[in-house]
Amino acid sequence: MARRGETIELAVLGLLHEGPMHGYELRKRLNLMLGWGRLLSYGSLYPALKKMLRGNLIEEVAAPAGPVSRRQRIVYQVTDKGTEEFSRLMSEVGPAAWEDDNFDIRFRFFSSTDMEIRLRVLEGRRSRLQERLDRVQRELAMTQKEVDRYAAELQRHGVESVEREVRWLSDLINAERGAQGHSVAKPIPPTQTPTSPSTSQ
Amino acid sequence: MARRGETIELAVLGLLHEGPMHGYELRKRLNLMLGWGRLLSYGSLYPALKKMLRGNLIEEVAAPAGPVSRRQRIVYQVTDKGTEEFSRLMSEVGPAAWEDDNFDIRFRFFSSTDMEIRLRVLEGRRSRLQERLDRVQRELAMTQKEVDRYAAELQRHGVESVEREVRWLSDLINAERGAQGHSVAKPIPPTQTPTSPSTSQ
DNA sequence: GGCTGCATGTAAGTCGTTACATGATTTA
DNA sequence: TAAATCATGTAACGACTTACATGCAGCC
Repeated sequence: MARRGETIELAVLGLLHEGPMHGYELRKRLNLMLGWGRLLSYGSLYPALKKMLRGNLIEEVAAPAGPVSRRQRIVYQVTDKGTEEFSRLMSEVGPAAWEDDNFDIRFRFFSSTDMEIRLRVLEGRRSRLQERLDRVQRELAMTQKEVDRYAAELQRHGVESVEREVRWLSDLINAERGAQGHSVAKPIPPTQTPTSPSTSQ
Repeated sequence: MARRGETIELAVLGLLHEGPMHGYELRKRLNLMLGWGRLLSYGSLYPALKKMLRGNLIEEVAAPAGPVSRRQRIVYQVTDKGTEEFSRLMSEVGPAAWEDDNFDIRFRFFSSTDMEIRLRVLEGRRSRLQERLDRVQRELAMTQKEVDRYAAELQRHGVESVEREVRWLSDLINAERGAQGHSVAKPIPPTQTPTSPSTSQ
């Protein structure tokens, strides 16, 4: 996973750009976005917030809006330095940016960057997946002799999933390219129903 | 990720049941199977092998087959105790078993267990994914007011991917159920082309 | 003769989880 | 008033990665 520390920082900065928030709330949102699996623990989040406070990336909000409900809680907001750092991190389009978690976070905050960056991240991600696919299929061809049926099925399913993801990325890339001109708005055509009505348990 | 240590142990034991191997080879295969992302490093594998040696789960093979090419390498094979441990781990059908990596490994070695276990793992995995889906969609309904287009697209794609996986699991479960009688063979109907011809970069 | 790939290992450090500890507030 | 949830934090621990160190073997 490498360097999720930076991932958390980026995510926190991004969320706080959507409005001041306290730690508990941040954790909930964080788990919702990178939540397709592991949960982020307090033991991770709070130290990270402390660190960001020390680095002046975020600061505590003076007066909490409501005069009632004076619960013990610390609301944070980004500082100017934090905004700078956020932009810097978002424009870092190296290999680290196409890693699973890092990619998701960047994508989530794509509205905050311009099209050039978006395209580079999207394309980088796509070629990384493509490489994975090629590598696996190459090695698969070598080993394929006596394959276990379950092993084979797992491979098949894995390859298929990645292929779908590649197509998804290609669609997004085309959408970005098609939106030439306005470099920060409406890049995504309605791909499907906004609220999927399936998942009837 | 929690407890990948056990995952590695299980994977190594499983692979060694398919024949003796040395560390380097193990790593290659391991990366191929759980390789949809992070690579397992030597700093992880070798200490794990040492630990398994100490625990008498595996042992060094005396004479390497070929009389030529006497390269420095240590070939391992499972002991009886290792086989026992492998069976034990494979029949552990708790929440840990439906975690991403753990599930993949177990599935990969499904041929080594009986149908009862397979079904429990498959069903556990499915209901875990279902829960994730429900939780996200419930919370999504609450937050959905002013959603960022990219954030929305990410959610949509995520939900769709998990839904596909649920369908995949359901198919597998039906296949297992349909194969009543022979509890260890031919559970999977040919779902598609064995070697997918796509992926023309 | 040098580069690349095979092969094994260790040490240090990072990152994050688990478990613990505490307490306020809302709801049944 | 008890239980659930909100809310913040720390200490200990574990797992894995990075970087380092070493050396053989095959190929150009």
